[in-house]
Amino acid sequence: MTTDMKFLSVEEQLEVIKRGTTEIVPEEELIAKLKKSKKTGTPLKIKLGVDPTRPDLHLGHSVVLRKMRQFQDLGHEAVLIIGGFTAMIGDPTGQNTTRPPLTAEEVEQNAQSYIDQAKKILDTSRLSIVNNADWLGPMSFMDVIRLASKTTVARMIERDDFSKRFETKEPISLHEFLYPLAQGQDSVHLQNDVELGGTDQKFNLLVGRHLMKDDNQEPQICLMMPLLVGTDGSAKMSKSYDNYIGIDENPNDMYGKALSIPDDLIYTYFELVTDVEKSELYSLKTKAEQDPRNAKHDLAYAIVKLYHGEEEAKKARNHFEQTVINKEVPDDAPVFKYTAGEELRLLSIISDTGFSPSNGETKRMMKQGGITLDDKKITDINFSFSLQEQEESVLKVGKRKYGILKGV
RNA sequence: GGGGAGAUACCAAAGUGGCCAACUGGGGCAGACUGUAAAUCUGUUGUCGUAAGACUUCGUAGGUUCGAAUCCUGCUCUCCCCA
Repeated sequence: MTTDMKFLSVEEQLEVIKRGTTEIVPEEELIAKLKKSKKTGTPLKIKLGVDPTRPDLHLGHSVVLRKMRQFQDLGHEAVLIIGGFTAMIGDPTGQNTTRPPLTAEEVEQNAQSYIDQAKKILDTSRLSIVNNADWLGPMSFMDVIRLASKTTVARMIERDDFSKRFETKEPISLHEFLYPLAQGQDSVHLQNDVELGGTDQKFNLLVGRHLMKDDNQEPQICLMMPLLVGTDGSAKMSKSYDNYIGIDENPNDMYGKALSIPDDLIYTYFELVTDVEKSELYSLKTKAEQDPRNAKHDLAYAIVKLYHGEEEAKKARNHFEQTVINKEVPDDAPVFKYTAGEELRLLSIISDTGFSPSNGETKRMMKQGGITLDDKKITDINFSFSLQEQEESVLKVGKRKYGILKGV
């Protein structure tokens, strides 16, 4: 794409922008900005702030990142803010989990890891990346106090998570009030046109709007994306709930996890985390209702394809059919070699494979029939055996951990 | 500044000198079932050990006791009320 590219019509742009979007505050202002941008040939500046404390990106993060990508594809300017400053203070949002403040090196490392992963979604050739430590760091205490004076305690407590914590008597540290202000200050500094975020960011994004107005700037448009519900179908996707699909995950896990989402999320996932055409979305909605089995396989395939390519997506589908549907041994089961004729105790073998976190857990699984050797359930925790040279045995631990034991 | 309450395993929450590796719920894991790694039902859930048992764990550091998650003292942190 060249810099003097022609923008799509405002209507066409708006259609792309609104896909999956929860709320645009205020939409008319966005339209006005788009019009002006097209007329003057000036791209809009789109801001997305990210916290480099947890560098593992999952599909939940991808929702907003993908929206950013869409803006890039429409010809606008993407600015990714690494929250290096806030990360060094230590975001206390997880109440009693006092997160250890990160050092500058850790921030650097995490940020790099984040960017590496975000590259799978964003067009890095047209992306600027900045660190808010650059302008928040040098602020004086007086500057901070002036900033703090621009809002009120009542306004802060309005915020949903604060008021909840306030009511349930959970601690709120004073500096947490400063977070939205810090984030808003980023907008004042950048003078961006639009800021993206999840719906949980609404308050923070609005603070940015407020501060920009206060600074006599044209205030940013706040664009909120829904929080993707995780594979458990109830809570938002998050690593701590272990209901996530990581964008770095291997194709097999990605595929299987995608299949485990509840049927009524199929459409949402198609809309928010895949590239299927808008025109296809409608028929997919019907398919998701009438033939959830296949629709979900299509979804899993589409997701794996997006991050690993068509080949891997095919392989993942085969793997799933093999192991889960037909309960066969996967082609890529790891091989463990043992000296032929040697007396082998199954309990220790399983410990070697790392398939079970502890011997106690292995014994429990044995008692419950979760361990098989060549299709035979082994329930005797003292079971021993030996392998002939070149002999192979198939070990299955739990639902889906397979290994080949080979005598050498 | 004064007064009160509290900190228990992944989370929530019982336990208030030995029967406590610690009730219960959630989560996790396994089995059955299933289009599914969903739902449901059942079982299980500190580590090591074939076992007997040993070891570590009830905010933290000490103390009392034959014996402490439980009693005492210091410390750290949190919540509430008053100012």
